[in-house]
Amino acid sequence: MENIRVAIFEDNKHLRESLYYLINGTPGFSCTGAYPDCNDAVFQITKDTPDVILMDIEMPGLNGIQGVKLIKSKFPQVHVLMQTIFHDENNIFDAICAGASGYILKSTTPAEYITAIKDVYNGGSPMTGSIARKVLELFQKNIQVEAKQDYQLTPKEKEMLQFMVQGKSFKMIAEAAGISYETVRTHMKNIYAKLHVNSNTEAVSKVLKEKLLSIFF
Amino acid sequence: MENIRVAIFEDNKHLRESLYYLINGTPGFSCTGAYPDCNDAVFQITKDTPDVILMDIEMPGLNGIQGVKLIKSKFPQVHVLMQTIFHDENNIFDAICAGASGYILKSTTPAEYITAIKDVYNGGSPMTGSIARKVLELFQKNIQVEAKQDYQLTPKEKEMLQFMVQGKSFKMIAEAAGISYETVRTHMKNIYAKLHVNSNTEAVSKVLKEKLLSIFF
DNA sequence: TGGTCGCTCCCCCTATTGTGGTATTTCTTA
DNA sequence: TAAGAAATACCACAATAGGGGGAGCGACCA
Repeated sequence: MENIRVAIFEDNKHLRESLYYLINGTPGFSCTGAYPDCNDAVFQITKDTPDVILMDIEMPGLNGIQGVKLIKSKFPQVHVLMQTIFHDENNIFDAICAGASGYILKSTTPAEYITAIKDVYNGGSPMTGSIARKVLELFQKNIQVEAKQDYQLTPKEKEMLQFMVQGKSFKMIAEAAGISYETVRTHMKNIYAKLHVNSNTEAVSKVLKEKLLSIFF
Repeated sequence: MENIRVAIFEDNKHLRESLYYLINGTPGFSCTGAYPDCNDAVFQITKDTPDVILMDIEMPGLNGIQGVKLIKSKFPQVHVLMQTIFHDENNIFDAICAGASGYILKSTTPAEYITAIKDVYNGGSPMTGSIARKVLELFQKNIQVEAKQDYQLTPKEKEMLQFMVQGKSFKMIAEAAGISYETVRTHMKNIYAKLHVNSNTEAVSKVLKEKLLSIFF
């Protein structure tokens, strides 16, 4: 079985040591280091080469958010699992922007801690239901900038636009979509009519400004 | 103990019935209805008054995404838990935008189904780790406001780009800027070289995605 | 005072797009 | 079963954009 290497950054001595023993006491896990702050994080991570980092959000010196930012900029492959006692919305937002891979509460049970670490290691993003809800709310708030008008674009037409905003020519789109050049042109004509534009730049501009497509960017 | 009322929209008969019996067989839960599509969702929900809706994403007729949108617009207080076999990125995004409160995979165990329903009912947003990761990635992708590269565009070049994103042709730009058509072309050539693109759509796309022209935002 | 930069303008030729058609197939639905 | 929507494909001609040049003029700067 693989061994998952975990580093801990947590200012509360009691919790830090508990986590240390929990991780080292679980088969398949080893704790490469447990630190009260992340002021020397770069050095420590270089030395320890952890796979996963457990990061407290409230810490003296560099706080957890700054810590994640620093760590992800130097070690993008490391997964950082944030832990907090709060549900604070701004912190969640900042942590996500900083590159955290998961977000759990300190009230989490030991077994769940281990599951969460394993999950992060395997490319998941564990988070409690209530935190996930906040993330979704942030997302929904951020997206619905304006009630986007419905131009009744068909799925194929949206696909064409997707390629268009990638800067592809009709010829390239035809190849990418596996249809003929002339069909691409037909779709574009229909799109122009629906969007009330008459050039590809206008279409791309409209699509990007009005966020007509899901995240293709 | 409270009773959580659950409605099911799922086209697969076998799964639909399994879920029906699972929910009705669990103390504290009752299934108010199990339907193969959500074409009559509004009527059925009005009649059944469920607290939580289990919604399949792939369905004939109105699909799950459209279903959520419809349901949340009429019954904003109802929590919708999406279930899918896929990890499709666009679907996840669309479901979130449509107002889904959670997103689980069909491979979920019965016990986890029940936990997820309870979680949604209590204001959480259960989702599997891998789906949560996708949500975070979408979020992070959407944010990156900063880190904008400096392409060393001259003021005149920026002006050209402004007209470009308005969908103007070279000819129209020439007129608007009071310079000749050929000069516009020269500027565009220089812009393309600086942005490393080779078409107007690519340039517009790059400008809007990287928010190179702050004036618009 | 020569060099670089930004802005201006022009030519030639090719490639790509825009516009107007027509037409077949498949699938859904009234 | 007929109507409609969606996707497919083709043709012809005009318009626009892209790539390669060259070149003049004023400003600024070492």
